This record gives sequence, C-alpha cells and structure tokens, in this order.
Amino acid sequence: MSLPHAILTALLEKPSSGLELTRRFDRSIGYFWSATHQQIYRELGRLEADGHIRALPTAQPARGQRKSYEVLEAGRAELARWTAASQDPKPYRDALLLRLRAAAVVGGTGIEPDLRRHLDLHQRQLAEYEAIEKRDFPPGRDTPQDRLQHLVLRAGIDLETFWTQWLSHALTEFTHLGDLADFDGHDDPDGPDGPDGTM
Amino acid sequence: MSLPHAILTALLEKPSSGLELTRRFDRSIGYFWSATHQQIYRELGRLEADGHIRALPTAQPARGQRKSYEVLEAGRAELARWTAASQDPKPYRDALLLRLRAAAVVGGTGIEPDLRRHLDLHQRQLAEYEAIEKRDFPPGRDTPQDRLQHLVLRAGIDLETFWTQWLSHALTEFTHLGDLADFDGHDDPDGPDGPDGTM
DNA sequence: CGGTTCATGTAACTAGTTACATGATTTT
DNA sequence: AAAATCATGTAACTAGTTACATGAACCG
Repeated sequence: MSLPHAILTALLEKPSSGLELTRRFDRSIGYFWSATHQQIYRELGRLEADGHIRALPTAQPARGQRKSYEVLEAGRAELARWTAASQDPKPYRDALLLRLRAAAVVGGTGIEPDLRRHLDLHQRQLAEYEAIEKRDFPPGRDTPQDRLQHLVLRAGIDLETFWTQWLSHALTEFTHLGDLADFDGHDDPDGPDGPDGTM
Repeated sequence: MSLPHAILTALLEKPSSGLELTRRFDRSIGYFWSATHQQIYRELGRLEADGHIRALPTAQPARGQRKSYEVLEAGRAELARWTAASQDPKPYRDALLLRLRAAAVVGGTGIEPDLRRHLDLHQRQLAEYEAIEKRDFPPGRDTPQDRLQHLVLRAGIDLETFWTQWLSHALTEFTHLGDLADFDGHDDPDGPDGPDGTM
C-alpha cells in the first residue's frame, strides 16, 4: 500500500490537482514509485473519502475543471505512521535477468540488441539524475530535508551507474561468446542431468 | 508476462513437479523472479492447456500425488521467441526510498531501525550469492552457458553490494542528523512555497 | 489411530495496466 | 465552428497476494 503514501508525500510538498500530480510523478516521485493518471485519480478519490485529503475550496468541482487537493492532519499522521512502520522488502523481479538466464538454456544471441537498448536507457536516466543533483543539491545547503532528499537521489544515481556498468560488461561478454562455436543451447553436452546446481 | 517463461526456463533446466519448482524458485530462479506456489500451480495449468508443457506420463495424476512436467517443443520455441523479443523495462518501484522521501517531509527518525534491518537482510543475501559463486563458478569451467549464468549472478552480487553500501551510508547520515535540532519536518522554514524543485 | 508434514489446489482480494469516454479550453 | 489538446474520469483486464481447503504419506 505505497501509492496513497506517495501521493500524500507529493501533496505535502505542494498541493496539486490530479494532472499536476501526474506530471510530478513523471519527473520526480515516479522515479522510485511510478503511477499512471488513472491510478492517481482513483487514489485521490479514496484518500478524500478516508478524510486524509480534501479539495481546496477555491475551485468548484466539475468535470473538466481542475481540482486541487491538500493534505489534512489525519493524512499527515497516517503518512508519519506508515513511514516509521517496519516493512519487508517486496520480492524482486527483473525480466531482463530472467531473459538472460533463459538465453543460457535456449540460446541467446537474440537479446543483444535489447541489452544495447537498455544500456542506452539507463545512461540517459543516469545523466538526468546527475543533472538534477547538480541543479538541486549544490554544496552549500544542508538542512536535514536536503540531506534526506539527496540520499534518495544518490540511490538513483548509484543504481543507474550499476546498471550501465553491468550492461556494458554483459555486452562485452556477448561479443566474446560470438567467437565460440555451437552456441544455441540446444545440444547440451551434459545431458538432461548435467550440472543444474542452484544458480 | 514473465512468470510462464520463468517456469519454462526452470523446467528446461530440469523437469519438476509443482513443489520442486516452488523450492527451486525459493533458492534460484526466484532470486530475480519470485513466485508463490499458488502462482506456480495456476501457471502450470495454463502452460499445459496451451500445449507448452506436459505431465510426465510415469506418475498418475491424483490429488496429493506429485506430478512432474516437461517442456514440449512448442514451449521451447515460445521461450526462445520471448527471450529475443524487445521488452521495455517495467516502471521502478521501491517503498524504502519512498519512505525516506516521506521522512524528509513528515520527520524521519522512525525509519532508522528498519534501515538497519534492511541492511542486515541485504548483507545476508550478498553472502548467499557469494557462496553460490564460490561453489558453482570456480575459475575453470567456461562454456557459454556458464558465462551467462555467471553474468546473472554477478548482477545479483553487485546489486546487493550497492544496497549494503547505500544503506550503510544512509545510516551514518542518520546519526549525523540526530545531532541537528528540530528535525520533525513540521515547521518548514521555507513556508509552503519553498524549494520544491524536481527531486 | 491421531497429529504433523507433504503436495496440490481454490477462492477472494489488491494493485497495477490498457483502452476508452467526456466535458472544457484553446487553436486554426 | 471544427480540430486539437487539456483534465478528469470509467471499465475491463492481468498479475500478484493472502487465506484457506483437501487428500496422501509419515511418524509417534
């Protein structure tokens, strides 16, 4: 149940309408908790029904009219509770690693273009994060809020750095593999009871 | 749609029953595509209906009787197709980073114990991966299959390394923050229109 | 023979995704 | 005034999670 809390955080930082939230999710919060506008509108409805947020009274609510929300005290309390509560990390899922493992079994040169594409995407994301760091976190400012937000951004930067490095390494491995003959994974020299191991 | 392909990969490596698959997901494939036994049984049913796998004829199918599956040619073809097909990375979601950002807004010392707990979990996972590397990938063996599987394992190791380092860094930040007075995020000295920035 | 574990499954629910609908505003 | 785009929303679907059910085997 993280989406409502992501929205509460965003609204505390700045009261917004559904569309503004959607845009902010695209370029800020969404970097580590993405959401589509459909999810956001649905969740705004629930948060309002629960008394965690309310529409700012200034704008009248009509279809096609923008409606801004602010967080109520109950919403802030709920967010603080959730932030401090212990949570297990959710099970990890990564399709690209899975595909690579599948490639080891059915033969793998086909992924190479997609590895290249992913490398490019991660490089762009890394560049974006670094630009944000340069712009929003100059050496001077040093409030606790700044420190925490910077910490989060550092996680993003380090993660993207990891992926670009790993993907580069994977691609060089692939060019080496290209040299080796008989790489289609079909004729298993070990037979069906080969070294399955654990990983 | 990755789960069926994760199962096909596992079954190609070694034909298994539902429970065996569940166990293997717990300690191998599940490291990067986790699944519960309920998901696995449901998916085995679908894969069989689609003609991608079949139950080994040896064991009779009765409730409480173990039933092993093997991959049919159609299943292998589907897996090869999926492996080579281009796929967009799925939107990233990380509750811990979100909570840290929330902590910057509502006040944050409450997360610290959970950061410690996560650090411990990641350290254990890292140790497990390193043990697997030592056991399954000694310097000698060097088939393309080995290379690919090792590459996947390296991703796991490097990811866990990143998390342990980042969490350690985050925790030292927190002890520094403890020194600073008035860290509850409630009294925003910038007012509601402070430096929202982009991140 | 009564309780625990093994093995397979069902049912209900929750979160996220995809496709589409509709009124308001702005542009040509 | 027609077309495009803005802003909010609905509906249907898919994947993943949680809770529970049931027969078989095994253990004291």
